[in-house]
Amino acid sequence: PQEAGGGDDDEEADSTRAMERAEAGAPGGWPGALEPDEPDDLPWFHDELEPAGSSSCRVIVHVDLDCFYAQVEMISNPELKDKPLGVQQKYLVVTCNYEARKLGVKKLMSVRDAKEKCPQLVLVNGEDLTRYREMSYKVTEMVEKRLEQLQSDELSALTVSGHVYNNQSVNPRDTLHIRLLVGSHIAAEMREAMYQQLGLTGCAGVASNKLLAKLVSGVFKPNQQTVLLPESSQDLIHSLNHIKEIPGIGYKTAKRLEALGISSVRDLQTFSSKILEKELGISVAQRIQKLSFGEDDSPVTPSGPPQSFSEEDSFRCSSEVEAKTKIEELLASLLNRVCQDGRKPHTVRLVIRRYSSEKLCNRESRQCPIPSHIVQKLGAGNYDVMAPMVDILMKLFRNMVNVKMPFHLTLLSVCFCNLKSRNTAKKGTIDYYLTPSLSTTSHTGKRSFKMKDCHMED
DNA sequence: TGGGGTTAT
DNA sequence: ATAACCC
Repeated sequence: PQEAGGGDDDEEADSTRAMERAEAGAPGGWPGALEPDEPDDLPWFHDELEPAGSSSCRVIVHVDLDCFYAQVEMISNPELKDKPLGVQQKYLVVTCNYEARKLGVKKLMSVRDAKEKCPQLVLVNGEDLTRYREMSYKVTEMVEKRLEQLQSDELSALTVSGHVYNNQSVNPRDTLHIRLLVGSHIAAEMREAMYQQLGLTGCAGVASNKLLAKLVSGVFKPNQQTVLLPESSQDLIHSLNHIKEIPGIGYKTAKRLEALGISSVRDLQTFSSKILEKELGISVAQRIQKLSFGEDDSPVTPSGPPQSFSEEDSFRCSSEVEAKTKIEELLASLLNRVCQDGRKPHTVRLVIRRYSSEKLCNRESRQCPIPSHIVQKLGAGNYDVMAPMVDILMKLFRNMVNVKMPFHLTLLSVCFCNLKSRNTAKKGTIDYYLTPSLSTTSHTGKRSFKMKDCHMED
């Protein structure tokens, strides 16, 4: 029974995304595709048959933590463990544990609907992401260590760990099958380490590319894993009920495809490549049509430390004073975070959302370089940075909002980006983001930094 | 929808 | 700076 689909159920720690982050790397164009009198519209890819053992044959392990925020909350307070638990941000239950799911609570349900469905639901506030971030860094650290220690000699090869998609039988003489089985043992080891060392459960999917690994990871849901053998790829991809369930096809693209009469995976597979390229551009068209066949050659790329830090809050704001107060609040938290990271931001950005008639995704932003004299103070105990930074941010604010006219905002966000490393340490290496300043191994548990603590590191 | 994050144009 | 994508 493969009722995969259902889709993006679980939250992942930021760090686990390193394993599945898509990196386009799309080749420029394919000469043949441009030929005007090319009669056939058959997809030109499909080339995937290659001698087994060829270097382009990959085994991808995709790990996906179960309801991550809810798990962190249950670890913080074990009394919540056997109760239906929801994590609340504003009036939304952004995620919930599996007890709550059994009782009908869904992700991103309003608190009202959730309480109606499940009156016993326990809610915790999850607007402060600090503890989730801390756990996420621990996950990253652990995965990096495990990857270095991986030894294939221990991994017994002829058995599978976990489920096989479709219950397909393994052919022990098929090299691809065997390699995927080894992958299933690596996945099991990762999940075991995750549980033993951090107390976190999760799912894993093992397949020949990132798309398939991610899709198959969700087939058996909490705390289980599944391997996909190549012969079942088409079954997996066709188990999706709609193209929007394909990672890489988001809201907008799905709408555009629907306007072309494309709604099922097979619709997309059989649609004219040329027309698709005219509608969406060659890059997107070729990529998503390949995805519809379960083909994805995007590489696994290490994500490294984050490239930006931001703090946001949604709330009603209709005066400059309210805005300034909120900006100070957001900025104070950000300075703490940036301080612990060890790198320095060279750009600051202010983001707003206007009330208006709820256009989806209506955010506007203004950004500017951070003056170098302020950047310098950021590293070594940032005194006096608050006032000038607020000043800059208020200028950005007035650049977007005419404060002489009435206005109504529903969100403010401050973002630090363009991060440059202050320490000269080993640039792309693992040590780089496992430096003491980033380490989350503090045994004191909750550690709240004040700004004056910042010059204590190094 | 929340509080984040990334890449492409 | 915006728009698309991801969780």
